[in-house]
Amino acid sequence: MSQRSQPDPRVGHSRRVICRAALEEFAATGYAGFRMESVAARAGVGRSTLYRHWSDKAALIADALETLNVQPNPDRELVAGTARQRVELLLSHLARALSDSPVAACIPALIQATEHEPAVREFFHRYSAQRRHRLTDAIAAGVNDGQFPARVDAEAASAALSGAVFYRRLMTDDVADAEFIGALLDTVLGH
Amino acid sequence: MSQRSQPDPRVGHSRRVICRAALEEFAATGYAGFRMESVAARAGVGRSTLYRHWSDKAALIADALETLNVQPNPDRELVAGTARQRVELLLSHLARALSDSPVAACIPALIQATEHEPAVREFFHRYSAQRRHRLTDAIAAGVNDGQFPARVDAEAASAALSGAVFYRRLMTDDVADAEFIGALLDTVLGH
Amino acid sequence: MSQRSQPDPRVGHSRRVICRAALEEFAATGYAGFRMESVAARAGVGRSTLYRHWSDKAALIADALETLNVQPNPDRELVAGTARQRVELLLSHLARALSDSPVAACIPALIQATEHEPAVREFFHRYSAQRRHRLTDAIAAGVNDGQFPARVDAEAASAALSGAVFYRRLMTDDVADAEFIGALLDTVLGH
Amino acid sequence: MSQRSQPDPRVGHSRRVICRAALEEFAATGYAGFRMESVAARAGVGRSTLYRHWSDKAALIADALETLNVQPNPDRELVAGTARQRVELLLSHLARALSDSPVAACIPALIQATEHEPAVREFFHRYSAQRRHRLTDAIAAGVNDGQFPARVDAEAASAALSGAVFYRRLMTDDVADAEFIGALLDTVLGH
DNA sequence: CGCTAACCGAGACGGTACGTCCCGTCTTTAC
DNA sequence: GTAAAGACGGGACGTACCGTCTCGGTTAGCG
Repeated sequence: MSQRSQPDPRVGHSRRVICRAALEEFAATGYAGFRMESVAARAGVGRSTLYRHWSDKAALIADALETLNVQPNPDRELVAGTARQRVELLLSHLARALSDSPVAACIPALIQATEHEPAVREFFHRYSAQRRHRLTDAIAAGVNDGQFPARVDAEAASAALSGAVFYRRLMTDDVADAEFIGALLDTVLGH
Repeated sequence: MSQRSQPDPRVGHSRRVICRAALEEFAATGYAGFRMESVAARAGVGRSTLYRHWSDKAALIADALETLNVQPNPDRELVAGTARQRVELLLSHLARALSDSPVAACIPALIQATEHEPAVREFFHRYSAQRRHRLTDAIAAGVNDGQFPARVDAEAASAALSGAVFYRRLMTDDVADAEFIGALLDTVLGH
Repeated sequence: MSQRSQPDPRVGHSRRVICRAALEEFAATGYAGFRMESVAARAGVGRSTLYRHWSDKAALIADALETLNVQPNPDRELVAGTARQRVELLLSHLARALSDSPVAACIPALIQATEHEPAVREFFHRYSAQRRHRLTDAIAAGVNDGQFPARVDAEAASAALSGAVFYRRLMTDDVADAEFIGALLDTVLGH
Repeated sequence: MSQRSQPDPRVGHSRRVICRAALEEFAATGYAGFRMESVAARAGVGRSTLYRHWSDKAALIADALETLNVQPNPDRELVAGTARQRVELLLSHLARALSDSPVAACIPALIQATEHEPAVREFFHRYSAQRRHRLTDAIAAGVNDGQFPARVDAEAASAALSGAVFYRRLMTDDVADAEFIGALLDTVLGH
């Protein structure tokens, strides 16, 4: 447990500010436009410091994205309300995350990087699975206690609902607003 | 109707082989890894010929993608069968396109490029809309003649179905096989 | 003797206007800056016409320079006057040619090209020899009839006089004016 | 005296080897054929290193030529001997420099570049002036102490002598050998 | 007077060098 | 002893010309 030598506090600080800067850069310019020099400038750090902590561009990006995967909200409030309310809340969260959050701007870049960067794929699919499982669980609970019709397959439904929100975000110029989510829930989970 | 002045036949040939090569390159390496030199080599063409016809990398990619947007199959067979069969056919086509076609490998790159390249976005959203509308129409017809339940909103349902197939392709390691599509149809369009 | 077919007058015209344009270009930009495209534009001619008549840039330049080598003035007037006047006239001509004539601007380019283009060297040395021989003859005549001192070697003197004028033109910022030529003649040919 | 901040020793080394390589290239191919890539290869250096230190081809050439302008020999031996011996020595040096030295091969290229490159002109005229002044001084001294005839104008004579040697080198196929220099001295400086 | 052959312009093509930008490595100096 | 500064080799970019080529359209001069 005991470290041979106290880790230099500057190292931790560097890594933090650089990761933050890397995410900004990733969101701003995507994988193609990502410049190490820009990251260093954003972080107010020398370019060589980047390479001291990460072997190359791909490693920095992958590591920076990993820091996104902190899910501080266990959504305890979800225990209350109807099954539909819980699902609606989860979907709204997703829709909002795809519009606002720092993650949002990274999603398209992530999808692209996923194709050629195994480390990114592993992260992104794991990240998606976490989100999706909470939705699947909520749906399954609703089916079990009869709030949702029996025809509903929880897996298929959560893919359909999540997919629809992603679809709106990525393949259309429209946004997934409350109205859209309402129609979606009626269609997929309605009686 | 009258051709102003016979265009040089070499131009047409060059543009064709280069577009083909550009799509291969785009699919193989994505937007970030796309190298003009590789395209020229794939096409068996001088590098300068690329710049003679397109001002830069972005213009070539956008134009090459445009050539994807040829939809030769009017899907005449869709007139027969039940509404569910027609929808299932469309979804299967989509799932297959996302696995096999030359388009498939471009989709992640397209999604990424869509964020920063207006020309790519315009193309990709238009392309998606064409696909989606055929699905929406099929669903709406099924709702109208009572084959699908009245709760189904055609727009929401087509986003849910298309989205689910995309979701499987992009955010998971699973594939959208027939079984998945069956469960999906039961859930979204079932009685 | 009889030509198979009358030479096309267009060819002669093209060659003439192109040579003229090539000389302008050569004088204006030198060997390094010489652009075939500029020559074609100056001549109001298609770029391919240049290559139809000359194999490449070097051939065109060499040929165009050759057209400079027309010496229409047999300088008959030189028979009159003293030997010194005749030499002074020849030197003044040279000095003026190095300032004004179309040749003038080509000289530095010629000197450079001479190093690597045998065809240019052959032309330039022949051209220089013609000029020099007339000067040498005038000096030798002056030595023979006692107008110039016996110490004067006609060859050396003509190289010294011509060389001095070239030297002024090429290696200094001064010009070879009448005063300079006077001092030169006093020094080299004076008693 | 105090060095502001120790310069990186690699910079000095790079500049040196590159200048050396540039002179070789300039002498070998002249201004027109000068290739940055060849210089980099000769110097065993990356192409980008050239552009890191000089903005472009012209700047590198001008700077490299400047390094030629080191005149290590104060010619102390010139104090001894007759005026004619001193002048003969200077002329022989010039003739030899125009045949052998690294400078020699650059002269034609310099003359050409002088026409269009102010930086090169400034250097070349300054360089020539230095050489010429030493000759002028030696001649003037000879005239003053009566070793050379009074008709000799030192300026004109030095231009005539230097010019003759250049003339032989540039405008003829002959070389300025000892015999030629002897005849030249007899003619220009003889009694 | 009309045919045919040549010349011509326009410009696509494969190349090559340019000068720029960025990568990932490295060395040097300063704090 | 770590970090900044930045030189270095490498490689892709987009530009500018080169010399070759393939096109039609015009034009000269012979039949």
